[in-house]
Amino acid sequence: MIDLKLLQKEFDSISAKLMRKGVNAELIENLKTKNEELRVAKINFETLQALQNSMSKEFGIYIREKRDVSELKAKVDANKINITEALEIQRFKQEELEAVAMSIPNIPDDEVPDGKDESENVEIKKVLSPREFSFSAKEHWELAEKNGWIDFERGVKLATSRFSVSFGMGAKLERALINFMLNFNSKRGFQEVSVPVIVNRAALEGTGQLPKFEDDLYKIENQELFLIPTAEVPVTNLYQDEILNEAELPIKMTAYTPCFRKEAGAAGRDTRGMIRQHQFHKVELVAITKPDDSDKVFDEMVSCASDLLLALELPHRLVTLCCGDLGFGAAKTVDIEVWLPGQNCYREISSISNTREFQARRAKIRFKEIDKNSFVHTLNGSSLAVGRTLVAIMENCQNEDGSITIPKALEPYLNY
RNA sequence: GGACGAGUGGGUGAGCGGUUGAAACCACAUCCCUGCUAAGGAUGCGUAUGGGUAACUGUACCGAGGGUUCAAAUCCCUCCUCGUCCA
Repeated sequence: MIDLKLLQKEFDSISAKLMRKGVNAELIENLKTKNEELRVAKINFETLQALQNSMSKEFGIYIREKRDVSELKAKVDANKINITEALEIQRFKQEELEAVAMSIPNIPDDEVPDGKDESENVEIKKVLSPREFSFSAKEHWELAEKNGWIDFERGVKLATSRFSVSFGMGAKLERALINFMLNFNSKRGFQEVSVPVIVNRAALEGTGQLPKFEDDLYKIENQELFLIPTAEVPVTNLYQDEILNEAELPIKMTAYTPCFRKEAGAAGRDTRGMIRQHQFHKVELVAITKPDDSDKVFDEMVSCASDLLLALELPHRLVTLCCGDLGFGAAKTVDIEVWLPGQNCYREISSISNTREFQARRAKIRFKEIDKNSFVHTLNGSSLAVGRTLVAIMENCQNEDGSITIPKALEPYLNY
């Protein structure tokens, strides 16, 4: 949720920033109007209510003094009719405003480059050079099947398309990767947490997936419960509606969860292999910080994910997302793209975002300063998508005969 | 699944339908006193939002949502959560 006060005060500059993200001007203007209308309705209601309250107090005094209340009652009754009406108007305006406000994305940071889609993202740097192959590199699905690691057909049999099953070393590698990543993150100061993978509506509204993106979520029938699309949702919402002590911050957490996405609108994209699945494993980083610290922690998170790939000896690059490619809640995002020699391109494997106050405002996560309470900043980032990491290992570490040399960093996790 | 009971401010926990936004205690903050492996005293201290340069002040909130009433933390209904007992 964006700061409506700020929008009101600095309308031109805020709306200019939102328009960089593709929000249309009408919608922003509408938001401003709705906000003003609500204010007027509130003042009207509160004035009437104040009158009512004071008359009610008088009522008490009258009764104690055994005076006649019939005249006062008539006045109070008359006012009550006005109040009921004023309240109704206020409620209506409130709902109208919320509907608009909740659908407005976060304001991008000033240094986020202009651009309409991913083609205009800006590369920051490359880490490790792609290896030279003396043979033509195969794509991961071919390698996965050849090694018996992943069975795509049986996944479909059990559920539907875009589900897969891992066997043997494939399954072990997934588990090894999860443990490797969690340990790595712990050493970097991120506390491990284990959270529910089913959450309620409030949690999803807090992090911004709802109300706008309900179509992307798996919903549990007849209940207001959803499968999480990312651990960001439960982990960030751990502190929903809390006022934290300044001394507790920053809170840095890491969690492994399966993630569930309908991938609505992704028909035809990445249909082969395990790049885009309905269910996938992911290790997530989440941080809750004071506003002044969020840039520093953001950099830590980017390094953490990048160093993880470095430890696995996987070539990758860091990319700053342009305004048009920025997610709904993000003020700034750095993607990490891993090199896939089979596909001959870089593919997203991690995405680290600073949402600044956006989620904190929605989820009401605040911290106590000496004389006031302020919203925290929340950050999240994948570290990493496990399936895609496995894909990257297969494609980068393949040998001519189709076998795969497992990165040394994972050996301690496979010796059993 | 059924029967009770409970849900109050950062925590514990009072609270007759009207001067209760809410006692008390703890924690916390500032100050005072004292000076030694302590303690004592004073004051302040919920959240959100509106108005006002400010002092200050309006409104809402006692699990959530409705209702009764001139007036609800307090009465009624529904739901949620947590206990205890029964199946």
